[in-house]
Amino acid sequence: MVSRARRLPSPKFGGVRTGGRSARVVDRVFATTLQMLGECGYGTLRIDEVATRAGVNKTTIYRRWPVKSQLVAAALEHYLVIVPPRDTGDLVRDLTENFVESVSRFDVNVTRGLLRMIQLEQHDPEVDAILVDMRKSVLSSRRTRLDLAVKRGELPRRTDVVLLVYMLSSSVHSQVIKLEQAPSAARIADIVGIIIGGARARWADVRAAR
Amino acid sequence: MVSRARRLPSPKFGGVRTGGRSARVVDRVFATTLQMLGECGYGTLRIDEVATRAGVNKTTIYRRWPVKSQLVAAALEHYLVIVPPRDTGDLVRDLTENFVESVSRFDVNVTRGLLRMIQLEQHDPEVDAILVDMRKSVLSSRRTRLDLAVKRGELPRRTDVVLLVYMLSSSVHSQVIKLEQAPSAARIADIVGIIIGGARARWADVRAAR
DNA sequence: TAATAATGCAACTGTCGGTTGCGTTTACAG
DNA sequence: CTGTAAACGCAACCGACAGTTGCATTATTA
Repeated sequence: MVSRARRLPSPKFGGVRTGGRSARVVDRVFATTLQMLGECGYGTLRIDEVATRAGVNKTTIYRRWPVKSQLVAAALEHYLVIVPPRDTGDLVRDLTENFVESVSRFDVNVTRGLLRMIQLEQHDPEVDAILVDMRKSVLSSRRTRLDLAVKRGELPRRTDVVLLVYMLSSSVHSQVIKLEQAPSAARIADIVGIIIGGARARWADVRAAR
Repeated sequence: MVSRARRLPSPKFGGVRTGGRSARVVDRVFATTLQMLGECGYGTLRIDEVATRAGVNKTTIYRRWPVKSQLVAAALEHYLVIVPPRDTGDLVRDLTENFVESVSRFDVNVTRGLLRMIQLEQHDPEVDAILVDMRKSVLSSRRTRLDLAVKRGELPRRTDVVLLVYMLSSSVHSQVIKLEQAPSAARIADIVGIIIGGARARWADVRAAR
């Protein structure tokens, strides 16, 4: 799995080429990589096949990203944007919206692939670092929203916020992973509603807030 | 990945040997296989390494299980027992107990490995068939318990039982996958309590049951 | 304790991920 | 428009390793 290939020699005369064919190549390779990650995971991802499917010669890939982990890392970073939940004052609505958005950003298959990778997290140090980072960012952005809710009395003071974040994320993700299509907004609303409602009941403050 | 090896020639004179060394070999190989599945997944599982770690020659493994999927399938079937939740009349307690039991049956690392495999489900037709089967059995045994609860008025009539099963399982599993140690009984009780409580609130019958 | 099932060992092989050199295409500066 | 060199395609090549095979060795079981 270790590669000793030299990457593209740094241009000595003219400048780096970013447009036209090069841009097309990078785009198609990243897209294919992400898609295939969803299908077969990191370990069995074959550069050969990525190249073929992307309509590109494998040499090209090896020259740009000498090691598999670099390719995957680059592809991940190219796509991933973390959108924290809004704060409209309505916790359930904000979370629902956030999950709907995060689940519908890409094609379901791609989303599924990403979620699987994050869950799996047994690939390569470099790639894992990115995944862990992503995961942390997403979770903590949601956690922040929940903390706010607690502070405001939208959730009981004793609420185990971290647990809730796990429950919400994993429940929504299980729908993506197990079902054919992305879960509907209504379904996500059910999930969020159940968990938040359940939390309010379970940890209800002794003297009711508000 | 395709193998043309002949398995152990069926004994022509004496009988098959099941005890002593043979038994030890099978045990150790199965245990190692399960453990390594948890570490690196199906795709990158190397027979070589299973053999080494199990203190067995790789030839032995190849002769008994000519194809990787056979080895994995056998190891899985050797270990997996599905225990449906009891029915004591108290839904939350029964589910909690069932999850605690299912999560503490093996070493956490092994459990984690199994859960990952089930979630992933992109290995080999033969292996996947087993995993899907397992998953179905577990889910449907829990679903049955929930159906009973609905029938009995422990849950509202409109309850989306299937959704609940997914939420429960994925929430508990996320704890196993993400934390170092197996989740405590108290934590599992929290999860179950929140979800069941939330469901009761969300789908509450118009005229309160009972 | 003898017969033979099962394992160990070591050398071999075919496949495939990864590499290299060179000719061709094409982005981009002038 | 044109020339230059950056980026790509092609095809042959290499090395590692999963998977095999034959024979010697061990140890189950009748």
